[in-house]
Amino acid sequence: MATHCESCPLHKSTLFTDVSPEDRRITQRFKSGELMVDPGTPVMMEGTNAPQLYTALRGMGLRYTTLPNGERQVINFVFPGDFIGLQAGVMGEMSHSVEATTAMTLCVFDRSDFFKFFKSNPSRGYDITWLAAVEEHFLGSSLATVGQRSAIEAVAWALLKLFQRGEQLALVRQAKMPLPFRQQDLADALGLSLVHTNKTLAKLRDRQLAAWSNGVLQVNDPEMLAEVALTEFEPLPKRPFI
Amino acid sequence: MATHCESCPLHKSTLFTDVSPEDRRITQRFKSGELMVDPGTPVMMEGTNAPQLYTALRGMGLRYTTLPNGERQVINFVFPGDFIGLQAGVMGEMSHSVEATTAMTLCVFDRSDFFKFFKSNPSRGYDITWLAAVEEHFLGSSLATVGQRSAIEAVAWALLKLFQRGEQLALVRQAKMPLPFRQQDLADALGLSLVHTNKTLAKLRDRQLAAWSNGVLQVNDPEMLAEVALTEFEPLPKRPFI
DNA sequence: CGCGCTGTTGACTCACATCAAAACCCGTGG
DNA sequence: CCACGGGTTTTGATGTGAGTCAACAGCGCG
Repeated sequence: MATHCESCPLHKSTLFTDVSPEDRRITQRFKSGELMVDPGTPVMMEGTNAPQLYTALRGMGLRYTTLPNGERQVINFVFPGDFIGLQAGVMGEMSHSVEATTAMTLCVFDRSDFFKFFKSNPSRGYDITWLAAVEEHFLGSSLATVGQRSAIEAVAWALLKLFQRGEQLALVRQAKMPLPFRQQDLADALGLSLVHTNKTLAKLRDRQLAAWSNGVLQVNDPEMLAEVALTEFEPLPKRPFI
Repeated sequence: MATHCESCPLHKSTLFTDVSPEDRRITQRFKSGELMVDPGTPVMMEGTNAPQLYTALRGMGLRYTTLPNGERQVINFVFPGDFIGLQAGVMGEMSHSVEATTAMTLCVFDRSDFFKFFKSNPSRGYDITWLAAVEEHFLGSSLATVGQRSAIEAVAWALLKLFQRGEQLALVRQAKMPLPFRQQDLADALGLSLVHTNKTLAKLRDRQLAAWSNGVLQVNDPEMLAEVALTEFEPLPKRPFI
């Protein structure tokens, strides 16, 4: 096994709440391995019974669902520290797919151990619930974005959120962070057409609010961006991870 | 206390998984009371620190967020059995408001006991996580609806979901169920204008797919409605509740 | 009876979708 | 070194689904 929980690189990040050595040891016991995937690889498939759960260690990905007519809705962007497969854990079946955008390293857990893990260590179970609550919070805001914000507000909101995540993972240097997605991904996340998303990005670039090109996002003044996004700029709260 | 957990009316419903008498007793210990509210009463306020969590016992309500510009996004409709305040439970602060649409009865728990509840009974903690996963699933589909479905598809989808919930709670009789919301509420849930929602409802009525008026929803052929909604008609899985 | 709230309908407008083509970027292979 | 091809981004022209505006109808209630 390449990475040991007790020396997990994520623990160093300021994003996460502290996890005690004891908890790490317990987590270690349930870790069944590590998975490395190439860009473009599907990690979980909507509607299938996933035998394994993951925590993203390195790399980025996408969660999405596909409608019968072929339209794709991007649910969320996957960053290091994200827990993948909660639904598979409790309900047995995923309601969305997960795909690696860059090369990714994932921490693997067996679904069959999930309940045991929960019982044997309630405080880690509590952490999982915490993560679920954070996700619920995020999905609620996303819904508000797609439903109520105009194109420019929506794009500004999305870039701000992505930038905030980057900040907490210490990916930001000189107001820049890597953001290796396609414009199509953002368009599918916001329910906009690719063309309109592109034009809206250009508008934000012209206005000096946010520049995203060649896989790099630059935001000089998050406060101003937040204003356009109809939201407040405030750092994300710490959260636990598994 | 009006209702005792061990004789909780929800246990009779086919919607829910069985909860053992033992578990009910434990739940009872953490129940701190019962709350009855009138129509229109706010139950939780976005951004505030809620000292209490609830499970809806009777009546219906709405979850929603409000943007700085005044637009409202309805996140979900609240039905009996729904758990309210998970976010307040773990993060201390709600990200959306909850309001009673009809008169409601709510089962009250103290937030201060939440963690203790979790630790003292991991299997109930597991149930809470389950509920969170179900909610996450639902929010994902909602996002897909608002982002990708056309107006008629979206309205059909929403009415179908509401109807399914009604079925499981045994609210449906002769293809009819009570649905005491305003068209504005549905519009705000789907990110559509009130006027367009109204016209779309009329279209569904004309096509004999779904009729919603005077607070009563009638669906004669859910399969056909599902077809318009770009989804499959399948009964909702059982889920636990608190 | 009059007021406030919700639902309904028609006329007009616009933000965003769709269509189409070109530019760019980069890896491959001749 | 350059030609080629697929994926992505960019730009312009045109179309339309849904928003906005406005007026009215129905209904419950004081």
